Amino acid sequence: MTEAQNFEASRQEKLHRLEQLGLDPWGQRFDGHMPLGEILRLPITHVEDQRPKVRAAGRVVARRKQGKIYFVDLWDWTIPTRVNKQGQERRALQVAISQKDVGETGWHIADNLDLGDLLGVDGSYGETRRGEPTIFAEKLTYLTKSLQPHPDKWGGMQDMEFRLRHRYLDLIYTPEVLERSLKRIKIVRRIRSYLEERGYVEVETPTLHAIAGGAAARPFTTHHNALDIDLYLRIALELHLKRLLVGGIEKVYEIGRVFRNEGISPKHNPEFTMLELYQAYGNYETMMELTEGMIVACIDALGGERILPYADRTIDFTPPFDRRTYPALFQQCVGTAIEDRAGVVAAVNVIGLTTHNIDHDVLVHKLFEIKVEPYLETLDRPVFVHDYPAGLCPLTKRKAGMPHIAERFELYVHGMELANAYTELNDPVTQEATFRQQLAGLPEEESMAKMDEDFVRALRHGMPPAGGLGIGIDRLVMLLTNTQTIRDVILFPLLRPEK
RNA sequence: GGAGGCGUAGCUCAGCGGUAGAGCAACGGACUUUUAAUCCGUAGGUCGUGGGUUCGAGCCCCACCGCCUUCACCA
Repeated sequence: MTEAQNFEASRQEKLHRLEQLGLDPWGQRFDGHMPLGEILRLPITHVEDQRPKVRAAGRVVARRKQGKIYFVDLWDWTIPTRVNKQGQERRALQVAISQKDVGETGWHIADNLDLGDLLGVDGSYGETRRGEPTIFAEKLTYLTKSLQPHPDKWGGMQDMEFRLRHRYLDLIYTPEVLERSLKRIKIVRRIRSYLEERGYVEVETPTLHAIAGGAAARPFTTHHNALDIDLYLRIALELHLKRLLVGGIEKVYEIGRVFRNEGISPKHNPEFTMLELYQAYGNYETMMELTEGMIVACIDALGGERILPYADRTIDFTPPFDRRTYPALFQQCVGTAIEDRAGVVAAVNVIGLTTHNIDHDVLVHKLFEIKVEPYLETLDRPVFVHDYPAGLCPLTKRKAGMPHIAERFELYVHGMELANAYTELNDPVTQEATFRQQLAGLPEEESMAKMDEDFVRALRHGMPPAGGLGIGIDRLVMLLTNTQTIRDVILFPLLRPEK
């Protein structure tokens, strides 16, 4: 008999014992239970018959027996981490099950409990002699049997693979996982309320695209059988949202999943959540103001400081964020002006990269990535980097009187690109030309210039001048919750299937 | 895709050429306010998979699988 069978046999046997007693090991509707976190906030009385009556439900995470009394630790998702009067950290509320109080059936239930079972309790709430908050059980209700042994109550779950493949256990036994997930929900909720307060409306656009446009990324491909056409999973939300601008929806956003068929890393999951929004008659300055306000609102919604820890440093999100132009940063870190063609080529050659047949703006950006981004990583405040080389931004309007500069910014925090915004290009003639002109030196999948005839046709009907913004929600959550890997802000990150 | 590291009981981990170990969990027993309860007893393993070296392999070598880290690509 193997170990697993042994565990299961023991639990199966208890299950059958419950059934023989006429008890349902899989539970029934159990109305009106109070969250354990709320029970813990009830006032304590030391007069036994004045204790408040409570009904509770939760997961059995520890069990101690002392003669004719069991102590069972109950967990639910509202339990805070607290320090008890013995100075110990606790993440559960204990239930005292005394043989004289719960009757024969209750005692049978207590005898057949396993760690991981779900238990309903009716009783009174008070303290033991040692001052530990306790539900003194009067009636027990079996809510669900766990047939599978749960992780060690003290060692917890250490193995990353085990945690990811058993996220449901990770939520229970690794406190930060639930905490971060709830923070993510708060952040997303605050983004929605912030935008709704300002008159933006949320829409849903297609995930299946005939042309994967709006970003530079390799798409996933799929196939529709009835139409017999290949389709792509979207890599961006942009082109549909802009069609909605043409349609008169002046302030529009979508928070949605996008899919990029690229490598996986602590900062990259194949599917991730993007916020994109567009505002008619705005520009990238409008977006800068909005971005700053929205991020600060999210931080405030988490209820803490505006100076947040991240890894071994801190980030000071106190507004206003710093603003630096791309050309100025380039000059500072590379020592050359971005227009200085000879200087840029020389600087690239020094690094040992080829410059042959590669567009000037692409070279500039290679230098930016190598020289400027490391500098940005050293900053402990968010910084808006704005006014990008036009060649990098085929969907962006040029700065007035400066045809080589695009009205675009990226918000860098610790070197991470958190937000990306533009004054959107609404000139269909320029747009079509940009689509047709493949940037020299870039493979097709790296170029944002993918021809979408239908999109150009939409522009020809007149898209208002507009500001547009994109924010990677996962990375925002990482920064605001001090999380170093994207897999810990996504409940179910992609894993290779077992076996 | 490249380079490193890791994979031993349900969980957390020791063991690194010579009889497979501990804590928690489990099973049997004692104990009516415990606090990682304690005490007595019991059981639990194809050491990721497959080859090889060796008198002898969790341990050394090779391949494969999975995860982690890092680089490349990208957000």
